[in-house]
Parts: sequence; structure tokens; C-alpha cells
Amino acid sequence: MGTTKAEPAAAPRLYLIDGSGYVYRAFHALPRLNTSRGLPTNAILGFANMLAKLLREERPRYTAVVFDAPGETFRDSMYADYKQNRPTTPDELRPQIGYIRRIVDAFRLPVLQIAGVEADDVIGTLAAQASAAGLETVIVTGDKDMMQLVDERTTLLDNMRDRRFGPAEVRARFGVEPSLVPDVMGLMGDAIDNIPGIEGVGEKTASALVARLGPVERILERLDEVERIGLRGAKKIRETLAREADTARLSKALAVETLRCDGPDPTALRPLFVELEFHSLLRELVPAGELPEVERCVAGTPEEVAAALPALSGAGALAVAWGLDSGRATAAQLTALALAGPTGPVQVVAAPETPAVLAALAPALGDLAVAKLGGDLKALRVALARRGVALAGPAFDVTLASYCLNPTRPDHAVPALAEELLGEAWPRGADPAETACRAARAVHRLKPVLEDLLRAHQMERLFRDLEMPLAAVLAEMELVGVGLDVAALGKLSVEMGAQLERLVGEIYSLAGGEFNIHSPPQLRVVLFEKLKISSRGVRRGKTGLSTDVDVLTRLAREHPLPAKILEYRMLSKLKSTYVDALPALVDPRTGRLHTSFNQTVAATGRLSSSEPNLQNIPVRTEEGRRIRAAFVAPPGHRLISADYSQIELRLLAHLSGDPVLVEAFTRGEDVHARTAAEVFGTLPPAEGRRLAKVINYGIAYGMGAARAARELDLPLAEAQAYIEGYFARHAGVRAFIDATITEARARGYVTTVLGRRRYLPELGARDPAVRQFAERAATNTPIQGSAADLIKLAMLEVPRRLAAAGLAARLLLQVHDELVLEVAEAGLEQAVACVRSAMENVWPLRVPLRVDVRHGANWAEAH
DNA sequence: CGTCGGTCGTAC
DNA sequence: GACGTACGACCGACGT
Repeated sequence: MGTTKAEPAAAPRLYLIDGSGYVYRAFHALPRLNTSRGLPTNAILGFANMLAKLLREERPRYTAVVFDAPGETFRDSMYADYKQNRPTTPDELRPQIGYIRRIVDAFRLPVLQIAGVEADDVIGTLAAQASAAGLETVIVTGDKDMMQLVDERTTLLDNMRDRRFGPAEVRARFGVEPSLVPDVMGLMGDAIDNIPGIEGVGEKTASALVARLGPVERILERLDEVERIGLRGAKKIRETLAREADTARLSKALAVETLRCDGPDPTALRPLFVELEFHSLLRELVPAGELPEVERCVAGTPEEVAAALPALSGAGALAVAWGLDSGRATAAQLTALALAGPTGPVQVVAAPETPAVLAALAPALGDLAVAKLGGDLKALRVALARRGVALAGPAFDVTLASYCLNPTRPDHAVPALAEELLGEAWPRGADPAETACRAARAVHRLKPVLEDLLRAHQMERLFRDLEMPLAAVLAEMELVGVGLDVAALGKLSVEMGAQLERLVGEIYSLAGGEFNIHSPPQLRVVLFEKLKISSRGVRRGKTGLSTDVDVLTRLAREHPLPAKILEYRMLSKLKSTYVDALPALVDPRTGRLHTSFNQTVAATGRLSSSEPNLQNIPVRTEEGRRIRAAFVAPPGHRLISADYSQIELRLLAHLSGDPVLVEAFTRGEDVHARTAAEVFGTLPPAEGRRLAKVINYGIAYGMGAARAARELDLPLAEAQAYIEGYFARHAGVRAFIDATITEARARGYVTTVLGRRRYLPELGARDPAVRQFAERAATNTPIQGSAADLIKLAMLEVPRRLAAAGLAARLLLQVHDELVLEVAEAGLEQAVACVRSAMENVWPLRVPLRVDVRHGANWAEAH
């Protein structure tokens, strides 16, 4: 806590805070500040600092924050026409206003905001009432207009400049009684507040006038006496002053007791300050939570587990936290399991792998009436299902919620969320039971915080209706797995091994000695020093000359070695990454390959796949297709591959509204051919189409002329001309890219069709490379992320429709724009029609969605 | 001995 | 540096 100042024992004081004034002042006084997610925070920080300072130094017992409310709601128009001459709310301030209001609420300070009445008038009326009730009033403001309100019981405090004004100070400053300050102000004018004042009359002259002649009305009566000073604009002054009488509307009494100040609510302030990255305020006002020791019971036997469950499930929300040992997902052991109701002790299950204990847990875990709370519930669902226990009932996954809110946050796990959103000091190096215990308790506290944030960001549906149900679909896919022809891969491995051996010999002989072919530095030495192949025009990486496929392809014209290296690289890549690695990952219990689909990794909303990654199985080369052919359907079954055709280009058409693209897709034309005809009209159609395809996809990713030239093997100027030609023909695309970047810079994030966000604070970077990288990500993410949204929706819809049609078809894999299913041969054609229809109608766009569906005995045939 | 950044290559 | 998103094999420098 900050320093404290002894509060002088005196009559109770009422602090009336000029909220609107401080917000505006903080916004202009503080430099541009942003969170790492790009949210401007200068006004929020200034305002929060003011409140914190006031609480620290004044320890107010009765407080109210007064905001202007010119006839509309706070959020919409707090400043929309705050005093006529002020510009409408600046773009940078607008997103801050909601946060300021939430901070005031978290400080538990009453807010006074009366439609159509300005803050000054509210404060003036209240101060008068308080004074009459025998209270002292301190008006907390930086606005000198408030001087007029000062009297023997009412003082002004500008706590950011540590200035106080009682009657004596006002007299000293203006030379008149406080009640006459408006007259001085009227004469000197105030450009900000749209009081024109009198030209040439400043504070000194105005003070002198009022001191000598009295109130403005008297002055106006005695214009002759002041003519020599040049008193023009007298009418305007009268109009201005006439408005001052408008305070009468605020006569309804406000009981002072309702303005009691109970101090800030740390649990509400914490997530706000964390989100806003106000670290010092966090330390001052939300001391790191020394959590009370979590009350814990341990159940060892099945009977103890069964006995503990009714009390835990009684409230209808059961938090489940667990630990897995570090082994592979299919082999991992449950090391700890903790269960918690919203209140009461946490139940630790001592030996969660014991079959009888699992059986005892099953009724509660499978109870449809009991909601399940936790982090990464998909992994738990899969682990339990492998042990024959179902997880059922409504689910709330804090990890998924965090991912929805900010996909690029570094860590969505419960400990990180508890530390940041709850302020819990997470013990380091705790044992699995302790960790599970704390996690079970923490998710109950995290849920309401995350729900509030999801609501505030309009992401409830994305979370509840897409990501949460998708997690269950993914769990099912992981459990089902995919068949792998291990024997075929074994044969392939032997073939490849022999070929690699042959290549190694050829390479060593061409190189004139042995070296590690996998080592780029050693290869550099061989190519450019030993064999003295010209390195002119060879790209440089961070550590030296590149030896990647582009470079070696070019060098192959000058020497036979590079081609052999390329061949070696391809084979060794396929062998080590796929041919030899995949069979080792087959689960002996199912005889199939079970990937993990990661739902909280990719910045754009895509899924990723790991252990093994089944989203990068080769397809482009013949050798690669032999690997793909090892993904097989069991006897009597077929694999179905359903591919969204050109989904990203269709989304570019949808998002940009570019008439040419939209029309091409609507008519069902070959879009690449059409682009070729329009942009590459001078080239042969086949060549033009190849170039058009590169350009069509490259454009959406922000490809520059240099890359296009390299990709298309054209001179730079020619590539530049083609790109310009493309944008000339597709003005809508150009406009979309520009608008997306502009909007992203203003808001700090980009969005997808389902409202998913990606924050891109690097858009404000000074370093052009960093900034341009962010700009390309800003362009690409709405496209790639929207495609991810749509196929995720399809993954919910396809199983629903298959089940409704009574078809025994199962989703196995998702590869970004492709779904792979396994189906009994009997229902093949029906399943194909069902999948196609579900996918093509998943979401209405300005252009149709088309799906290519094929089937086969293996993935290579089906694709 | 493990960790980590760099390079390379596979997919969409 | 040069086109977005992933995962993973391998090397080699570095630290324990």
C-alpha cells in the first residue's frame, strides 16, 4: 500500500470528483500510451492514478464521481458534445471511456450522471446541499470554473497538482469573492468551454473590472465606464451567463449516505489493471494475493471418492483439474486429479489411475446436470475416455476462453491465468496434487472473470457456440485416430534407406570427401570454398550464404553436386519426418495413429496438429504421395476427403466485395484463368494461369514485387507491372487491404467473420520491417482466420448431419481447408452428399462455397 | 547432458 | 528483408 496521511478529525467530508474534467485532462496531458495489444490507455491511466492518489492521500469516506451526460448514454457520447466547442471524442479516447467507467465501478465509487446536466451543475447543487447538511465538501477538479463554488464549507482540490483552494486562496488568485469568479471568467473567456470572453481581456483585467464594478450585469449597465477598455461582445456574455441559471433541474435530494466509499474491490480491479498493463497500480491497489491455504481433503479409496462426490456436485458446477506425466498424449498417466465445488474444500483423488477409483468418479463426471469447469478440458476428456470414463454436462474451459479473448497471449494455462487475472501467487515447484488443487479452486474464480471479458468483447458466441462444442468434436477425432499401413511404410523406409546410401556415396565423391550433408555450414564450405562454385547472387541468411532449395536449384546449372544434395534432402526429410517417425507413434491399443489437435495455438484461429503433425503430410511429390497412401481405411471402409475449393480467395472476394472477383466466383468461372486473361493477357493461357495463381494468392499475403519476380522468374520491373495491373483490375482488393490496415491501426486488432480477434500492436512500430510484417499479418488474418471459422463451423455441422442421417461416418482429420472422414462402404454416397451439403452451406457469403469431395481406400486416392 | 536459435522443408 | 499460418528434424553454440 502507498503512504498514508493522517486524516484530521473533522466533520465528515464529501468528495465530489469532476470525472469528465479529469478524463479529458488526462487524455491531453499524457503522451500516447498503448498496451501491448495496442489499446490506448493514457486517459485511463491518468484517471486511475488520480483516483488512486485521492484514496491514498485523502482517504475519503463519502465520494461521488460526476460525469457529464448530455442527454445520451455515457459510453456513446460522454464527450460527443462536451461543451460545444470541443471536438467530438477523439478516436484514441473513445475506446478508453468504457474502461474508465469499469475502473470507477471497481473502485466502488458511486457515479452521478444526470441526463442533460453538466458535471459542474451536479457538483454545484450537491455541494450546496452538503453544505446545508453540515458536511464539508471537497470538489476534486482541475477546472478553474469550479472556483465559483468555493465557500466556507466548500474547497477545491486539484490533487494532481496538489493545489487546494479555499475562499482565501480564491480571493488571493482572483482578487474577488468566490461567488464573483464567474464574472471574471466570463470576461476573460475560455476558448475551450466556448465562452468567447472579451477580446483583449485576460485574467488580470477581468479581475480588476469585477473588483471595481461588480458582477457582469452591473458592468453591462455601466458600459460607458468601461468603453475605453473596448468592451465589445457584451451580448454574448449575457447569453453565456443566462445559461448559468439552468441548475434548478437538479433539485432532487441525494442522500449523502448513498455516497459512502467502501474502498476498491481488488477482485474487480485486478483483471482490469492486468488487461491495461497498469503494473504499478496493480502493485499498489491489488497486493499479490497471499491465498489462504486451500482447504483440502484426500480421498484414496473408491468408497471415499464416492462419498465425497455428492457434496462436490451439489452446486451444479464441478471444477476438474489434473496433472499428466510428461509422456506422449496416448501414453500419459494421470498423476493427480482434484475436484472442487464453488465453495468448500477441494477434493484430491489420491490414485486417479486406479480402475475402481475411475469407476467411482464416473457418475459425477458423466452427470449431465453438473457443469464441468477446467483448463484444457479436451485433453482431460480424451484421457478419461481412454480409461472408459465419459466427461459430460455443460463445459467451461478457461484455456479456450483465454484463447478466444487473445489468441496470441503467451500462456493460456490455469496458473498463468490465475496469476494474471486473479492475482494469485502461484507456488513454484509445487507437487502435482498441490497444483491440481489450486487449479481446481482457481477455475471457479476465473470463470466469472472470463465471462465478463467475453461479454465485453462480444465473444460469447464464438466461445460458447463454436470453440467449446468444437473441443468435444476434436476430442472424438483424436480418440478415433486414423489407420496407418505400417508395413507399407516399412518397405518404403528400406527403399529410401538404400537410395540415400547410394546418394551419400555420390555426394562424397562429387565433393571430394566426407562431410555432414545435413549441416548447412559444412555444405557451404564444400560448395563455395572447396568446389569454388560461384556464390554471386546467392542470398545470405543470418549466419551466411543460404543453401536452401532455391539456391541449390540455381547452382545445379553449374555443378552436378547441388542436384544430388536436393535429392538427398528430399528423401531424408520424408524418411526421418514421416516414414520412420509415424509408425513409432501408432498406439498399440488401437493400432491407429492419434494426433493432438491444438485449439489454442495459432494466431489466426486455425487449428494445429502435433505428435504427430498430420496437417503437413506430403502430397506434392510422387514420393510424398506414397506416404499419404499409407493412411488407409480399414476393410469395408473408405476414406472421404472433402476440400473447400479456393476458400481463401473466396473469402477475399467476400471481404473485399471486389466486383470482378465476386462476379467470377458467382458465375463459377475459373478465377485464375480469368485473372490471367485480364492481367496476363499477352501470355499463353496456361502460362498466364500459373502466374495468375501465384499473384492471386500472393496478393492476399502482401507479396511484394521482389518475391513475385523470384517466384515467377520474371524481371523485377515486369513483376511490378503485373502487380500494378492486378490492383488496377481489382480496385476492391486494394481498398480492402488499405481499409483493413487502417482500421487495425485505429482499433489495435483485426477480426474474422465470426468476430475472432487478433491484436497487432506492432502496427505502431517504428521499425518499418516490424511494422510491415504486422501489416501483412493484418491483411492475411481476416482471410485465413475466417476460413478457419468456417471449417470449424463445418466440423460441428458435419457430425450433426451424419448422425441425423444415421450414417456411420466419422471425422478423422482436419487440414485447414479439408476434412477427412472414414465411412463404411454401405453409406458412402449418402455420406459424400451429406458432407458436401453441410460444408457448402455452412455460412452465407457473397460468393458460393464449393467443396470437392473424393473417396478412396487411402488418403492419396481420396485427395 | 539439455536448451535454444538458426536453417531447412513439409502442409494449407 | 523480400508472402501469411503452423510443426518438426537437424545442427551447433552455449551453459550446467
